[in-house]
Amino acid sequence: MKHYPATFLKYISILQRNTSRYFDMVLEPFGIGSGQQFFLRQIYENEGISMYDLAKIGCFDKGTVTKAVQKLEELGYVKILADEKDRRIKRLHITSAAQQVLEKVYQKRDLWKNSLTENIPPEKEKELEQLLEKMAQISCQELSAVAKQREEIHDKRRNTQP
Amino acid sequence: MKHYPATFLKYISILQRNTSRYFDMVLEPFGIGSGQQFFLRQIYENEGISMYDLAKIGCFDKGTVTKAVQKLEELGYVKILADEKDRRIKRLHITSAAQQVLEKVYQKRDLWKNSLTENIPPEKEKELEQLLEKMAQISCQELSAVAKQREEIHDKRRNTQP
DNA sequence: TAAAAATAGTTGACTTTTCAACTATTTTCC
DNA sequence: GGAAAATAGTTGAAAAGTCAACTATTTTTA
Repeated sequence: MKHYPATFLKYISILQRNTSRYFDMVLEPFGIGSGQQFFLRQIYENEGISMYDLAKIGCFDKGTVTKAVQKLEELGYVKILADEKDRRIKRLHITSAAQQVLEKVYQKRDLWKNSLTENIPPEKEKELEQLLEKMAQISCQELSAVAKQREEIHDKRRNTQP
Repeated sequence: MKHYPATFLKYISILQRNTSRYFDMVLEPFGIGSGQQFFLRQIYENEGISMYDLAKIGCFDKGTVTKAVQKLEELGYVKILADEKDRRIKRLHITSAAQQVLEKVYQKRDLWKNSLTENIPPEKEKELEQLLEKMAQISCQELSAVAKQREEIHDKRRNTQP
């Protein structure tokens, strides 16, 4: 077998796992973990956002959103209100109890990000961010394509082997 | 509260989650998922590597390594042999049954990586990879520092409140 | 050399995330 | 208007990863 060079995917994996661990450690005093901080920030920045849109923004499964938001509600950081026009939709709101936590979340996130980019010049960082954004976007499209292909194969099997 | 701009951390999160989902889909026929592909490749590229070194290479918890390797052994893709000089150490070896899977793992990994970087010029990609490598390295150091600090606080509490 | 500390690995409980199947509501279209 | 399809969200099972406490060796050190 030939020689296979490493790819940047390994570093993405390490960065993501360590970022989660970091948030788990520093947010522990507030009863939340890495799994809630993103959603808390998004609800704060988009008052009244729906669960569906929350999932779309972060390319999350809708089940993930339901569970994260349930936890935030139990802790009293988020209020869930049904949309009056379309009662399928649930709209999310930050409570006053969440203000403290939000400050901490942003503060710790910025500390972490600044540690990582300490020695990167601003224009390089900007470039990096744009490349990552583009790749993240492609990954969502690509994944949908692969999933769709798989689904079609499953359907075909179901039709030919009933 | 002031306005808080987004960071690249969000894109890292999306990229990592979608990469895992992709590997889960394409490796399903071989009985393995995203959680084993990295370890399978590393054992192939470092015949006889120990679990400890495997953890260090990918900045994984040692418990993660134990479980991933156990699964690979159950599937017959990896052999675990105790080191003769130091019997704490377990050395890992690829079996012939794993050759097929390894081909597929590398092939699918490269397809995925190429989709993501399609429109990035090679020198930009090289630069991106170096930045990510550096940041991943910092994240490991930084995390150790935060963990150590936390431990000291816990120890202090234990000593003053017995 | 014996006790203490360090090292390698395992285990069980827990969190986060996903998938697939489900309910409930709204929209489409015959 | 009503059946069918689409949309929004929920749920339970499963995977991956982590932590903390554990066992079994090996190394350090007093």
